[in-house]
Amino acid sequence: MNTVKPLVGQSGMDSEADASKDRLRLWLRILKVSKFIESELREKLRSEFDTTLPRFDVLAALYRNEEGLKMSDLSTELRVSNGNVTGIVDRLVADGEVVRVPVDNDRRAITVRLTPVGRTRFETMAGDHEGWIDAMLSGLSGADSRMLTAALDGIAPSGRAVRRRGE
Amino acid sequence: MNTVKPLVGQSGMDSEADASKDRLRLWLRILKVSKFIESELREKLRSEFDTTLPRFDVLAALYRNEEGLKMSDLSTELRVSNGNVTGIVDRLVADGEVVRVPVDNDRRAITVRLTPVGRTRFETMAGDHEGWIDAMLSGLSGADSRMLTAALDGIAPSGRAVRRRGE
DNA sequence: GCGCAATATTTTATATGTGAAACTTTTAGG
DNA sequence: CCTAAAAGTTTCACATATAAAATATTGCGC
Repeated sequence: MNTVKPLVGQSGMDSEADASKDRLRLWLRILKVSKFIESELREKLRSEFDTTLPRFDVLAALYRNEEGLKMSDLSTELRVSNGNVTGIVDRLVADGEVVRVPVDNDRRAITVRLTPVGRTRFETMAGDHEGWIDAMLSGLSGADSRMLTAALDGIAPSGRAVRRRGE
Repeated sequence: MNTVKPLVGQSGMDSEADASKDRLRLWLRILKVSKFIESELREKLRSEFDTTLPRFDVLAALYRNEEGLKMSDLSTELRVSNGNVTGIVDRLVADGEVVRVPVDNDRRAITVRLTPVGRTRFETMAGDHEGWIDAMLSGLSGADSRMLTAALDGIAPSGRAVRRRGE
């Protein structure tokens, strides 16, 4: 794994080994920031709305897709396993925030949709949510944020690996 | 949800509302990158070393602290709850990678330490781990990485938010 | 139409994760 | 000393998370 580190000389150029360490450090930083923000969000959602981050994420995905999403679409969108979505949706159904609607012509599939209650509830939470993020990232200007967003683009598979009908 | 976006005019200046949206987008990007990398690491650790990310994280923390760490220190270092650490350490003990050592003068506390087997095993994994990260972040130069790391500094509480006696 | 791979979801087993309660031991105060 | 608070850990109830197996349904090739 480790190659011998060549002398870099006077230039500002790094060896590949240095770059590797820099990337590792970046990853650890990203992880730290991400864990911190997630943990704050969890705590806020719990204390102020008695809900959880995964449930909020499901509501957000359904809010963006008014016509509803199939279980498998939700799973892809949220990047969590299929079985996981089942449990989260079960609880949201029990809370009356979403409904399962059978899909015409395919009795295997189910569409999940927000109820009016779920929609209203999400809208309330979403406003606060944006405020919390804004406060946590207040050290960055809009321009900083856009620059960072652009720099991080292309790390994770960009578009979406969703197979659409007919592809 | 969507408010009418005001015309900003010729200047490059954003409104605060715009900046808020930019920060929200940045957070979503960070989350995406973070989830993607974590998921790749989990998969690699599972398929190549038959272990998990949390266990790897515990080994890493203990590797950095040769004299061992108390359960509560591990909990703080990894930013996970106390009870969670108990279960992970239980499994690492069962695997023979760490040991629990009583602390002199305080029978409440326990120090967790790497065994020689655990140390060797971690060193093997750590090399590959750095390589995986390096590959995933290969789109960024060393300079890019350092810039991003610096920009993300100060988002999460930098040092440690431990409540100290007398605060 | 039959057989069977592909698709969509749930179920199962197991591992993480949290917050709160329970337990043990230590420490502070009177 | 004795008591009560504090510290360190584990236990508990629960919610997420995964991978893999089980179930049900569809659609395709022949």
